[in-house]
Amino acid sequence: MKKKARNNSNHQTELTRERILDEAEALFANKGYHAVSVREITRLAQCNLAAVNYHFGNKQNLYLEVFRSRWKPRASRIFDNFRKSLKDNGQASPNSVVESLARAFLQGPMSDDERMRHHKLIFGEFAQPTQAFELVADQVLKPLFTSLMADLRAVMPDTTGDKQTALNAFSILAMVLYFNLARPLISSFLDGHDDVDFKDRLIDHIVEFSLNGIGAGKQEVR
Amino acid sequence: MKKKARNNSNHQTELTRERILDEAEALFANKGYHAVSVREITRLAQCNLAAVNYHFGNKQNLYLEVFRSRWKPRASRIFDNFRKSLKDNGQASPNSVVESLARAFLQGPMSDDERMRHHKLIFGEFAQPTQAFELVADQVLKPLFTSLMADLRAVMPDTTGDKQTALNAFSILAMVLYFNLARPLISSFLDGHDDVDFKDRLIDHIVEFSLNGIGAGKQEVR
DNA sequence: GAACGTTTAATACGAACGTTTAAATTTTTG
DNA sequence: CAAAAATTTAAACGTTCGTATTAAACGTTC
Repeated sequence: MKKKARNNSNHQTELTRERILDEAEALFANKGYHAVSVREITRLAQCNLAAVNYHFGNKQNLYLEVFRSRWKPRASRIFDNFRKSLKDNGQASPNSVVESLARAFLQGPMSDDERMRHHKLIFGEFAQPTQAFELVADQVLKPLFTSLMADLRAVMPDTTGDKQTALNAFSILAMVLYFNLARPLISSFLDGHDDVDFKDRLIDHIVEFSLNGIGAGKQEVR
Repeated sequence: MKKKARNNSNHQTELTRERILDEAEALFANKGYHAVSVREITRLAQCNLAAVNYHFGNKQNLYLEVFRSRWKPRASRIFDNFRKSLKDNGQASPNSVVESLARAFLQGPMSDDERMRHHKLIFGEFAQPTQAFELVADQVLKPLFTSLMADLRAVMPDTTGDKQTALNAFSILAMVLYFNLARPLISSFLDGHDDVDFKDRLIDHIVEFSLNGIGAGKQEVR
């Protein structure tokens, strides 16, 4: 790999790099790291086989770069939406915390394709962790978890212990992450049509179930 | 692949087949299908490279056989434990349904290693489905889901709609499946020691959270 | 114990893999 | 516009993969 210039604005070059990242992310998400070949990526990205090694050094580093420059920024956007929605919601309550989180994860400005890619990538790391898991855990999961715990502590009765709060936070995250991945499966188990209404119904359910779960239920949802 | 004899009881032969299945399951669970080579399997199983093709035809079919002859029977055992515990528990209640399910999935006669293998395999199929997913969905997930829904219908107020019951069933399964896989992560996020007490605490939490979640909470757990 | 079917073993094959190389091309820079 | 730098290209490298082949070893049965 040669040294890289940073003082230009070569459009074609940037486009090649970006195209590779786009195709690589989709393929890695849908088929997993080892099931995807460099040749497959470069064919779909319409560039030369050697482009991956030129721009990213090797395949493993391309995979990591997908997480660094695609996955993590998207996770940050989700996190920001969560915090913004929480702030906009006026006074904090268990309801606003949980609903903001659920909507940030399941709605938001992302397309369904992008959201599915996002969650398939992280679930792949859950099932078989690689070096990328460190990055995800340290830079995304831990801050999100910490933030969620602090929010819960602020809106839940003071009698709730720290461990209890942590378990509640994990459970809410479990619901949100799981339903994101399993949504197609669930809708096929039910009746089949997976439309906007169904997603709304799902969010309402996650919020209600989680609120009840942490013992803050019987509030009117919506 | 030659024809197979079924009229003898060649011990060594059976052992080779079983050893291959054992090593294959562990490797597939921990590294994923494509990250495991036939050579790696046969090396750990201490048999010849050609043994996989002799006994199973090819690698793909070995993977399926792991699900058929290892994963599915174990899933059936879990399911049976659930039903047995439910029956032994006397009169049915939301509490007994949820607690039986959680204990069947997180406790039971399996070792932690075996349980982790079991859940890693299924999570791999969730993230990147293969032919094995059909088998799992049709023969295990659907019956389990149907059974759980029927149990919930029997113990929940009649005003609960079918869709609501289905969503509740999915949520309880989400909790159980997720916490099984994420337990090491969770315990590392908390304080580190992942002992028997921690598992008990986890089960109690899952039961309480889920019971509250479906709106049957505020009963004494345990 | 010879014939037989079954299992193991050693080896080879072609294909596909990730990566490298070096020349050709394009873009940037002075 | 020419020199330099950055990028693309085509071709090949050595390795490893899944699988096939063929013969040897084993156990059973008559």
